[in-house]
Amino acid sequence: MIQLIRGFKDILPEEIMLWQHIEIQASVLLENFGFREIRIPVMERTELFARSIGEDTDIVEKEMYTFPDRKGELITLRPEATASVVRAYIQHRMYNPDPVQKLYTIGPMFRRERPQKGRYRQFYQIDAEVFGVESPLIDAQMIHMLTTLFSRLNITDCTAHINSLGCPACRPEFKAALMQKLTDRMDRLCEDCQRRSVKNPLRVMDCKVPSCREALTDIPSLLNYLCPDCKIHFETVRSQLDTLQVKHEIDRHLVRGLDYYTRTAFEIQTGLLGAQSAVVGGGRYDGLVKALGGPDIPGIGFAIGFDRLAELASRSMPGIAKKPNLFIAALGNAAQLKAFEWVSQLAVSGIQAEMDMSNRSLKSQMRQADRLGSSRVLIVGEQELENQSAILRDMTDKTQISLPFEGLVEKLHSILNSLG
RNA sequence: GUGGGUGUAGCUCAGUCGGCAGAGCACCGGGUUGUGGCCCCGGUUGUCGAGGGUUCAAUCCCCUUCACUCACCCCA
Repeated sequence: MIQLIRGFKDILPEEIMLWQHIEIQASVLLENFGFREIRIPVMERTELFARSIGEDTDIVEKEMYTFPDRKGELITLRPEATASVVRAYIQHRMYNPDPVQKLYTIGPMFRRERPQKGRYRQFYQIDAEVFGVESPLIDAQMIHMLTTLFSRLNITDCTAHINSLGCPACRPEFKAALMQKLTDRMDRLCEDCQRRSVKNPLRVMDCKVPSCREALTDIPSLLNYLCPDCKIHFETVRSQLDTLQVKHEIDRHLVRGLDYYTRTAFEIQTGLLGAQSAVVGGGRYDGLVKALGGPDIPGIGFAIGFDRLAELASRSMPGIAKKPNLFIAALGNAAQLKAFEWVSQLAVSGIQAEMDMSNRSLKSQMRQADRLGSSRVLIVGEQELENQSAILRDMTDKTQISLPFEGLVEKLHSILNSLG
């Protein structure tokens, strides 16, 4: 048997109802907030990701599906969506005439990591980006939008964490101070942190190894190093979250892995997904559009882990199944042909009807109807053919009425529609 | 990339200290020659994850490999 690729998965029909539900809730909400959908390709030139995500990140260094196409050009299966959305924004000059654009997209991403709970090599994200808004109000609005989505999906046990990463004006100073501490304490840091100290010192702050945390209890807080502009920005985000009554925590350890983030960084975290605590990650990236060759326009965005969100949502919303409106049980060939006709006509008119095509006993057809959850069964056999009228059984209260063949489909249509 | 756990029927899992492969659920049929759920009776289902080795004999022991799973790393 040929099995699917490691870390990939099928989303089966039983799960799809939930996925569609989430997708609808998310897109309705996003559109109410002024976002428009954009669809972008799943592959891009490798260079796009290398330049936007950062050469030294784990994603670019070892997690991307990169290969040469037939002409030898390096292309990559997208590991995230932001880079592509920014590319599209620039390429189609969407900033002209109005730099403000709110875009969202839903689709699969690919990273070649070792799979585990809540982590797949092909996974789905709901991604939203806002370009051209420098105001911190948009930061607060996006976080508010997310918590609203979560509550609409009946997801609790999640917390919004926020932090500020500063900007090119103030981060270097902080980085220098941090490096100083790290160098002093190098011998007390774990191996990973020693490596990180050089490559990406900010990441040392969210190390979970107890000895590292202990060694660094007195590291400087980035929040104390923020320049006046960043400080005001962050405080406005906080106060507006309070205004909107969005519960959130300041998390000084929150550092996003991708190079392009500036100022506000946020995550929505849960304790219900094993080691994968982040369900949403996002933040501001004021320099990215310019870095990718566009005008100097600020941006902010987030990515929701769809698989993780679905996992959480399924706990409060188990098993939504689609049931047929009607099952037609037919006995004998002539009756079966009648049923066949009716099923097709009903389907065309918007009613989901089911039938058995293998000419089984009435008992087994009734059993099948029951299993499918059909609330009504139309029975047609030799007697009914003689009388030219079929029996409609209500499976809940077991009552049966007789319906003449003449005008049957119309009649069923009105009966079943009035049931809702 | 590193480490732990698990692979037996469609599903959940027993089992054999090496000797013909099991249960529950599900499915199919019957009890009711044309009426579902509950009940009763009967039936189908397996390369015992794959390959190799040891053995008279391997699902069981050994090696290899693949997959799943959890954790580290990292992230959604």
